[in-house]
Amino acid sequence: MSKELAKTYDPSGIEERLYQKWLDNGYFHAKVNPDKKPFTIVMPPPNVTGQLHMGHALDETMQDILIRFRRMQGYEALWQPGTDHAAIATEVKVIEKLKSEGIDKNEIGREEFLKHAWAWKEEYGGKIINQLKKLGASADWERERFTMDEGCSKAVEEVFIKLYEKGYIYKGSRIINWCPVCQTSISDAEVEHEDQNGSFWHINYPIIGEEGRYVEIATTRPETMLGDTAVAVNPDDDRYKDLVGKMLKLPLTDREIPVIADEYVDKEFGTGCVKITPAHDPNDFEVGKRHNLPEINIMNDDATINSLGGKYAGMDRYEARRQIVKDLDDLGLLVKVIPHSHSVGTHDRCGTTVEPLIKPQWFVKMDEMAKAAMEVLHTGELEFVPPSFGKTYLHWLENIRDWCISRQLWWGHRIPAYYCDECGEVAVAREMPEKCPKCGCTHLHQDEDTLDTWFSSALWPFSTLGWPEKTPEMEYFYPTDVLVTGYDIIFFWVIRMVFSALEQTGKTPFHHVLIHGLVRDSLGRKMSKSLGNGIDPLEVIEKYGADALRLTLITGNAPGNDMRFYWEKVESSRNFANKIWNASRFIMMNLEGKTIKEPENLQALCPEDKWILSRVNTVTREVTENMEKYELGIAVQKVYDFLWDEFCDWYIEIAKVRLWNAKENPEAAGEALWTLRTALTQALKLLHPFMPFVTEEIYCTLLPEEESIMISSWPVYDDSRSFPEAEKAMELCMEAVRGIRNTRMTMNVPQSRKTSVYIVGRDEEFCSLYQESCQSFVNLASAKDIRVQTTKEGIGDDAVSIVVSGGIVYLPLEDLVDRARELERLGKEQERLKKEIARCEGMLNNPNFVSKAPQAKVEAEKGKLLKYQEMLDKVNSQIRQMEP
RNA sequence: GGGGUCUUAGCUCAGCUGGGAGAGCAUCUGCCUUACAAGCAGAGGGUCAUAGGUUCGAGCCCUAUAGGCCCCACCA
Repeated sequence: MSKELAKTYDPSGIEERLYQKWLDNGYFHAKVNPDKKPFTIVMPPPNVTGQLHMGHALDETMQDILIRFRRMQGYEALWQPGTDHAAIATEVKVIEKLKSEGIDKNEIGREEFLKHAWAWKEEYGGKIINQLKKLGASADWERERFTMDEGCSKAVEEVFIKLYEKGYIYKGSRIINWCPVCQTSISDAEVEHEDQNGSFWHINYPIIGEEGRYVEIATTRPETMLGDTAVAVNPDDDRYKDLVGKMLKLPLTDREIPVIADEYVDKEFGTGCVKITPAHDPNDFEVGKRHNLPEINIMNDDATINSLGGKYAGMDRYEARRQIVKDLDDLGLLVKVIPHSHSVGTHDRCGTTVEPLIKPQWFVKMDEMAKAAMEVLHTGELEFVPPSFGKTYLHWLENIRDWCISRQLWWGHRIPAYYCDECGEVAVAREMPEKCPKCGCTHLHQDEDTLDTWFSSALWPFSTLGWPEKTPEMEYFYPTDVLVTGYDIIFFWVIRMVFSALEQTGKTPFHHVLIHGLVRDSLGRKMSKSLGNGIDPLEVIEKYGADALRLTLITGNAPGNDMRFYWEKVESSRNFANKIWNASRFIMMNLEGKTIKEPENLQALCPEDKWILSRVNTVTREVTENMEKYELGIAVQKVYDFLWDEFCDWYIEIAKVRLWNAKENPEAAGEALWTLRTALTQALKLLHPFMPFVTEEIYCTLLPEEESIMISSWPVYDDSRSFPEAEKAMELCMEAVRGIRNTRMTMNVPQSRKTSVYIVGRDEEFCSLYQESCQSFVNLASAKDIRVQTTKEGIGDDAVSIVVSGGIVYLPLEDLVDRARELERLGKEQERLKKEIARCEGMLNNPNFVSKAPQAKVEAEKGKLLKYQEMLDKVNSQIRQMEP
């Protein structure tokens, strides 16, 4: 058998085989099962246009860990997957593709375009799902959904109609963010503000009837002056009080506009006079409403100046800007140009500068629903992990404005509103009405717009479970347990899911929101296409395996924190997989041909075995607790440390003595093997959610009668397997071994030179503790043999002494002992102990500490003090003996 | 302008409800010891940003300061 198992673990091939096995056996599928408690996670639906990136890899790994953990714990664990139609993103891609084929979107029309879009989705939509499978994602693929499938579309329609009927959805002409390139409105959340270096143009507007007198305004967007309908000053500004009510000649046009007074104007900023362009600025829009100003839209949808712009009609906005500035300069009205850095809104998809425009759009009224969403955070029904993100959530909700949900796109859910061709009446309904409810006319047409892509993803936690139908799934799996997502998506998605779910289902869609950060490159930069610094998760999997990638993403990271990606980290993760592979290989080699039975009485096992069983028991509790708190990084660290340090570096080495002597004492070897296998199996289970492939491969090889580790039961802390006495005894032995190794190293004792080791125990009790286990440590201590005794009898004066907490260890290394160096070593030890004693005494001599600190703490310090004093005494006497 | 968050070993980061500073990588020194050199053993390395405060006790709680990052916001 030993020849069959490779010396290094090679994940390629193994991962695909195991994943296929899991799929074939239907392990990922969750069913409504009243005998079990449900545990549900909805997968944030990746865009159908998407390519798996590191952010996905992290997000999906975290979910997979939680799902696998709960599944093993015995929950009916549903991980509900699916994809998002990603309105703009997809439409842009389809347009590009058609363009490359010489097809223009507008020429072929809506119907034909949608056919192409669906074809595109069919061809590329499954790509990212297949990439997720490479990661090991154990989602219930049988339940895969799509935001535009029949059920989800029905949910969208239902919600739209209900909100409309309740008055929460309305259509209105309001100032919205317009992307001139994508030719659609976008929501506030889709606008990114970035500081740009621009100019501040100071322009004189002549006052009518007062020859030679001007009002000086300052603007960053001179071209919008074509749409000015007033100039505003602050009502308390003494400089301009007399101007209020006067009329101004708007340069470059034949229009006259009034000077008005409005609180909005900041006296201190600029000239204190503001041009008001209600149709092209959100603030001016509000001012315009207050003063009943006309709204003059001077721009086309592609950001060229329209016919109201006189001679500038047809020019692009920036071209018009240059021309207008030049013309003003020629007229002598341009006072000055000042460099000015200001914040410019851009479209997060394409980076185009957004143009505020007045357009009839559909909105969701937010105030009431936002209140409800805030409430559930306060009551604790909804919790963020880490909690600080709750503040971000609240802050956004407090400042929320009505949500613009209509988009001038074709790919998406078409708004279920129908207009009468005759009287213009609007009817919102599931199907087109036969006739107008107002005038009876039979000619109606549907609204051309579609909904914001987030409108449908906001319903994802319940639309995927069959809502609005009362499905058994909805009844059983909803509300879901935890949502896992990045902090960058709280505004777009989390908030909208919460208020939508509260409104439609009366429940929070999930109890916990587990937030993770960004995966950055090794220099701490965001991974991005434009920088070209992205690392493809599939490439990592290809080179090191999915387990290594998963471990890399989870280790050393706390919830909500960004992390950096290093290949070195992947390498050490891979090394860990190899480490446990080899430890397992060692155990399997020794198990070969043997049948191992469980010992009848665990109490009767040797302290070494009891120690490792006790340790894995404790680790089980710690891992479980941290998993339940979503502290995945801490949880996996515990298993890692246990397996590598305690199990491999100590226990396996300890067990070897008995395995080598199997012929002489098969019973002892059997116990060691049983313990090795038991502890390993238990630790593998704890590791499985993090590293599903290597753990499965080992588990099934080690226990051929078992079907799969992923359907095995999660270990539970067992009081009867806690052996504190054995742990204490082993700690003593380990301390002695560390002391021996350390001393040998500083004395340059060659590895090959084995010595006798004498341990003089502090008293009978310590002697018997050492006596019981010391033979297991022969190899670890590079010893020829180990003798435990109560006196120094028979040990030469030249032996090197090592003071440990349970006594003194002697190494007869006469020929190697250098008196001076030995004294130096003991001197250091003396110093160390003195410091420890000073620390303990400092605390214990403080009456406040003794009276106020918990009793147990005080006692512990007293114990330590005694121990160190005793050790110091011994070191002192060693020094005295050595000194001439 | 408002809010959040961070500052811990050379690098990247952990550090759970306050009770003797940790890991990985890197560095240095020994080891190819029959599971593993993708390994084993050992070592060096930190006034936990600064200044105060609370406490018997602070990396952890409070306040201020400096610097970094992020988010939100209509200052033309």
